[in-house]
Amino acid sequence: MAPKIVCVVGPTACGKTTLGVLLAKRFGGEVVSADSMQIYRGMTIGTAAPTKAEMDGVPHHMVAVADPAEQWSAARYAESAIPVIDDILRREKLPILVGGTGLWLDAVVRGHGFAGGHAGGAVRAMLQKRLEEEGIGPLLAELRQVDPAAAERLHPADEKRVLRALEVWLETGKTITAHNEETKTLPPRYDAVWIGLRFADRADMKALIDRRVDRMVEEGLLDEVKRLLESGLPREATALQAIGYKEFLGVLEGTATEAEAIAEVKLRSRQYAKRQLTWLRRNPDIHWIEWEKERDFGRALQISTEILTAAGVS
RNA sequence: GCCCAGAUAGCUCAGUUGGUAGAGCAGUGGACUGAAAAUCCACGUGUCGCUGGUUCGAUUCCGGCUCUGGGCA
Repeated sequence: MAPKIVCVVGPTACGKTTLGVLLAKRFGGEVVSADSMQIYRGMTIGTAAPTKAEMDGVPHHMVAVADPAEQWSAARYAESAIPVIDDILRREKLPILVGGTGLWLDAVVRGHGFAGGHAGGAVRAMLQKRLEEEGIGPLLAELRQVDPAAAERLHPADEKRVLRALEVWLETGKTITAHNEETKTLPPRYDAVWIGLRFADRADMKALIDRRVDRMVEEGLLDEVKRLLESGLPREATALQAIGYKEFLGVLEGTATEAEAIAEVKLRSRQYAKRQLTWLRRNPDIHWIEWEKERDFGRALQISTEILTAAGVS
C-alpha cells in the first residue's frame, strides 16, 4: 500500500497556503510546496509565496530553494520532492503537498516518470533551430514517420509538444507515445487524499485576485522585479515567465505604464486560474470545498478534517 | 448656435457598390507526461443609435432627432 499523503489544490488565490498550514498544525504535518514559481528564491511578493509569519512554525519544503537563473521542470521537481516527502514519512509526520502546478503534483503523486531529454539540452536546441529555419512542417512529417500516434494527437500549432515528442525519440530511441503508455500503467507513488479549494462564483474569485494583485504592488512587486534583474538574472529566465514579473519587466523597460501592467497581471492571473481549474476538474479524487463570497478557513478546516479523518489520516 | 466626423458583439473596430454582418481582444469550454504562472485548440444573432422616407427589400441611400468627439463662434 502506497504511503498516505495529503494534497491541497486549487486555482491561484483560493487559500491553499493558509489551509495547508492549518492542516499541518492539526495533523502534525509538514508542507511540501508544488509550485513552479515559488520554488525560486527572491520571488516572494509576486508569487504570493508563504512568508515566515504565514508558515507559523510549520516546516515548509521546496519553497525558495532554487536560484531564479536555473530552469526547473516537473521532472526535476519530482526528483527533489520525492526524497523530501519520504523523509517526512520516515519521521512519521504527514506530508501535505500544497500547490497550484497540476503537472508537478501529478509528477510526484502518480507513479509517472518522464522520458529523457530536457529544455536546455543539445537535442532540444538543435530542434529549436530547425524549427526556426524549416518551420513545423518537416518536423511534424518526421514525427509522423517514427510516432504517427503522437503526430496525429498533437496540433501542428503546438510546436512545443511536437518538438518534445521528437526529442524523446532522438534521445531515447523510444517514442513518447510508448513511454506514456508504459508510465501510465505504473501504480501511484502515494495514496493521496485530495482537497480542492475554489469559489462557487467566479466573480468572487476575480474580485479576490484583483485585490491580491493590488496588494502585491503595494508590497513592492516592482522593486522585487528590479532586484532580480540587478542580481544579473537574464530576462529570458524561466522564473521571469511568472505572472506579475514579465508584465512589470515592461514597466522597468518603459514599454508599459504601471497601470497597464497591473491590469495585465490581473487578467493573466484570472486566465491562469481558469486553466488550473480545467486541469483539476478531471481529477475525480478531489474533495472540493467551495467558498461562498469570502473565504472561511474555520469552516474549511472543519470540512477537511472530516475528509481526512474519514480517509484514515490521523 | 453653426460646421465636420462618429454611433455595428462586453471592449476596440472592419464591412455590406442596397439582399439583415465579421476580426482582434475579453469571456466560456477543452487539451496537457522534463519550459506547465508555460504551450496549444474550439466556440461569434448582435433592436448594425432612434425615427420617418425612397425601394420588392435599408444596417447600407436621403431627411429629421439623440448622444459622443473635434473645430468655428
